[in-house]
Amino acid sequence: MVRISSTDRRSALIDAALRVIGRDGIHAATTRAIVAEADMSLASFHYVFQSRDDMMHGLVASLIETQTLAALASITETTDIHRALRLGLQAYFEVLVAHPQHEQALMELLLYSLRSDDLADLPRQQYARYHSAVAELLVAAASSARVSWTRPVADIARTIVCITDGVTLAWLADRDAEASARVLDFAADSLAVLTRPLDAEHHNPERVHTP
Amino acid sequence: MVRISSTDRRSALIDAALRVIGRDGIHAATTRAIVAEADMSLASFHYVFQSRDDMMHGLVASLIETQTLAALASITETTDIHRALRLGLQAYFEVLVAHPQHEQALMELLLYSLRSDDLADLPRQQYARYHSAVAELLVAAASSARVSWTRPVADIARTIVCITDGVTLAWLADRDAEASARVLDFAADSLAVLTRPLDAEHHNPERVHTP
DNA sequence: GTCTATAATGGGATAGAC
DNA sequence: GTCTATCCCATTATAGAC
Repeated sequence: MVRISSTDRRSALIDAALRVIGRDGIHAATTRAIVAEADMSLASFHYVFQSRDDMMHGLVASLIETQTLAALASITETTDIHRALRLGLQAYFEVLVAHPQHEQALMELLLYSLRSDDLADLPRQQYARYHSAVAELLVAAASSARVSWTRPVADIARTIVCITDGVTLAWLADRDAEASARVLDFAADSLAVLTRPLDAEHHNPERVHTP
Repeated sequence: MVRISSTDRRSALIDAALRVIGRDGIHAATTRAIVAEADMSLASFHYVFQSRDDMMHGLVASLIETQTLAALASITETTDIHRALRLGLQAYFEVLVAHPQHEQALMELLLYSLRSDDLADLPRQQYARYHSAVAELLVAAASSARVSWTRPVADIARTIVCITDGVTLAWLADRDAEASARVLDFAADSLAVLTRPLDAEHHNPERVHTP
C-alpha cells in the first residue's frame, strides 16, 4: 500500500532478480519468483517494466555499470609486480569461493544475453568494461612497481580475464581449489615475465612493446 | 507409424536436443521443440524418457562419453613442442569459430547441470575427462618432441582447459578473433617454457617436477 | 509401440477496481 | 500507484484408443 517511486521499484526488482538468479539459476528467475523475492505484486512488476526481457536488459546494464572487480584491486598496492599479480588473482579466487552463486549468475546472464536479440549488444560492452578495468589496474600496478609492460596492456588484460573466467568454470565444475590455485600461480609467474624495470641503471634501447 | 527401437529413439532425441540447444539455447529446448526437431510425437518422447530431466541426464552423459577434443589432437604431430602447443590451441580456436553454437551449448549445459540435483555429479566427470584427455595429449606431444614437462602434467592440462574456456567465453562475448589469437599465442609461449630436452648432452641432476 | 487428446501446471501479461 | 483477479498461452506429463 506504500507508494514507492518507479526508480526505487526498478532497482529493488533488479536486486531481487539477481538474488533469485544467484540462488536458483536464470531459468528459475520467473516474474513471479522475482516479485515474491522483492515482496511485491505481479502488477507492480509490469508497472515499471514493460516485460521480463525489459527487466533483464536493465539488470545486465546495471551489472555492467556497477561491477568493480574489487578483488583484483589489491593488485595496485605493491612494489613487486609478480607478488601483485599473484595476490590479485588469489583475491579474485577468494571472492569466487566465497560467492560462487554470484559468478555463476554472471555466466548464466552472459550466455542468456548471447541468445537474446534485445540483449545481444551487452556481452560486448560487458567484456570491454572488464578488459579496460583490468588494463587500468595493470597500468597502476606497473607504475607502482616501477616497471613497464613489454606487451600491449590490452592483450595482457584480456589474458587475465580469460584465465579468471576459465578458472571460474573449472572450479565451479569440480571444486578443486588447490588445482585452481596452482593455475593462478602459474599465470602470475607467466605474466610477471612480461615486465621490465622502468629505472634501469643502464640505457636500454629496446622497444617497450614487442613488434 | 514405423516402429523404431527404444535405443534408436533415445539417441535420435538426444541428437535433436543437442541441435535445438545449439541453435536456440537451453531454455528453448522444450520437449515439444525437441520432438519437432526429431520429427516425432510428444508421446514418443515420454515412451523412452521418464522426464525432460531424464533426457538431459542422458544428453550430458553421452557428451561426456563422446567428446574427443579432436582439435587439440594435432598437438601430437611434431618435433617442436612450442609449435605443437600453438597449433593445437589454434586448432581449437578454429573449431570454436566454425561452430560457436556447439561450444555455447556445452557451456549452457554445464551451468544447467550445476543447478540440477540430478545432474550435479556430471560437471565433475566432464572436467575430469577434459583434463585427462589433454594430459594424454601433452604426454604424447612431449614424447614426440623428445622433451619432458617440468611441472605436473595434470596442472598443465588444467591450465590449458582454463585458457580455452576463458578464450571461448571472451570470444563469444566480443568476437574479437585477433585478440583471442594473441591470448592463445601467449599461452603457448608460456607453456612451452615448462619443458626441458629429454636427451640433453650433459647430465642434468635436477628433478623433473618442481617441488 | 504409436498415436491423438487432454489433464495439470506454471508462466507472462493485462483489466479494472480502488 | 497499487492491488486482486483473470486471460491466454506454453509446457510437462499422462490417458486411452488403435
